[in-house]
Amino acid sequence: MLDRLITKLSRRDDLSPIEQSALSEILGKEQRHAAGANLVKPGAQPDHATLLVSGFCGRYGILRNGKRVFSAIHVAGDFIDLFGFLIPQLDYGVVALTPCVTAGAPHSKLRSLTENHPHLTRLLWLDTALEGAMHREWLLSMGLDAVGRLARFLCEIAARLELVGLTQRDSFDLPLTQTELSQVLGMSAVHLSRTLKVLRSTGALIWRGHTVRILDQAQLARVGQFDPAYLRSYRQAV
Amino acid sequence: MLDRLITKLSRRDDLSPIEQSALSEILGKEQRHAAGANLVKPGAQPDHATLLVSGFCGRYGILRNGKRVFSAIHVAGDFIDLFGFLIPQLDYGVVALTPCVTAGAPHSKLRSLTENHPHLTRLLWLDTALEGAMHREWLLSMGLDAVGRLARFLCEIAARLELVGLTQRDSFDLPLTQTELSQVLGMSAVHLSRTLKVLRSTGALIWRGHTVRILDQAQLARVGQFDPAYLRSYRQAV
DNA sequence: CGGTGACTTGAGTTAACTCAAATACAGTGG
DNA sequence: CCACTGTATTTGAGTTAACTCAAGTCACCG
Repeated sequence: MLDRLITKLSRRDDLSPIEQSALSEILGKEQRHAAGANLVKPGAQPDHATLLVSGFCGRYGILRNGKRVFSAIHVAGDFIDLFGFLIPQLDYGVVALTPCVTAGAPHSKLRSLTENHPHLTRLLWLDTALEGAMHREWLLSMGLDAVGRLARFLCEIAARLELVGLTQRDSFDLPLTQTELSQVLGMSAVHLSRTLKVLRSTGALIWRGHTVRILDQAQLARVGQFDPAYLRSYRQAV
Repeated sequence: MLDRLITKLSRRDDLSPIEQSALSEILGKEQRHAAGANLVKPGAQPDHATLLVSGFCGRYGILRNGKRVFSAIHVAGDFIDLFGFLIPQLDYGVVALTPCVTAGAPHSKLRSLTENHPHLTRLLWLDTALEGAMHREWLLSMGLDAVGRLARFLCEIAARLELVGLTQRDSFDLPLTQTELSQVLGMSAVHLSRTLKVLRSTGALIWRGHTVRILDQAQLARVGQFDPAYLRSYRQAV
């Protein structure tokens, strides 16, 4: 249940056995959700944080015209509302994009974890900080054209899946519909379809069903102006 | 020096005298910077966090074509790189948009603060979380048209200035050039000028020199679909 | 094998862009 | 106090990337 999270955190800094067990102790039973389920209702006031154990889900906001905009995509090992114990009401909703398994961590236990495990606290704070860095990269990518934005997103999600061991050599599973992806990238679904066609025609990737295969990583990174540094997938003293 | 920060944090949760003095002890001497100075060089590896004591500055990234994109605007009382002690290298630069005064807090002292002051640690973590919430709001606003984005930004900055006591009744000082503001909103400077004209013509605001006067707050909030809830400017137990 | 959702393509529209020029404005030195 | 200079803002005119609506194709599932 904790595997992906531990993998991710351990890539950043050493996790002691005590810290690992402290983490596992705060997590409750696994829960299953169908695709389309609201893991977090917009504006919810949860009493626990939620770890995504498997599946894909997306953070979103809704505009008055009904448009849905995704501000983050979560993969296994991500907390979808970690800082909820600091904020009484969340500013977004989270929807399951595939069938998902989650595990909850009561806010009360998270709070006492911050009292007793300063190093682990810093590591979790770091997670919030990296989330911010991803948001900033998304903001930055708004200055790119549609092809660049798409390339950039694919580079990021590939790097993040790699970080938790969910890639095979040059391909990975990305179970988003084009409509959903268009809401991630801030463009219409029609335009995304055309943009994807352009990127496919350059030979940079193959996308069949829900499997993406990167044929030319370097080209994709160049077009998307992607530099993985902000994901901090390396050891550091926190 | 700490006034604005204390004001802001105290609106969120009680700060004990001990915590206030712990904060003031980690801050070094004030430093002055001219407008245009790089408070944080892109990709810097600082050994201290920087509190903005007065002035305005902006976080930015640069695209390959030379375009500058702002991912945040900072006002007095904001840390511009608080989580830098968790991340060895920052993913952005910060430029002074006006003459600025800053004070530094060594990472070593911040780290020991997390060892000894769990409640204050949570309050600072909350600051990082709220920064993320602002990023998400900016992402969401990318789904609006130019008029909406501008209205939204003005509502946010007004609310944040109010939070640290930098507004007068219905007006405030906003020393950004249109070129800079266009880089915040992700549009060309020419288009921003036209957009501003539209908003002025509706009678929602007056913008002369560097002073903005909001005449119709309700209209501005409606056009920008602004809900200040995410700024969390109210008391809560952290 | 028919239906449903996902994707693609076509065609016309529009919001935002670029380049270029004109105007306003602020600060400086005479 | 005024002319001069450089920056900031505004306006004009033509271009383009991305949009919408609509129709068609594809693929999978019951």
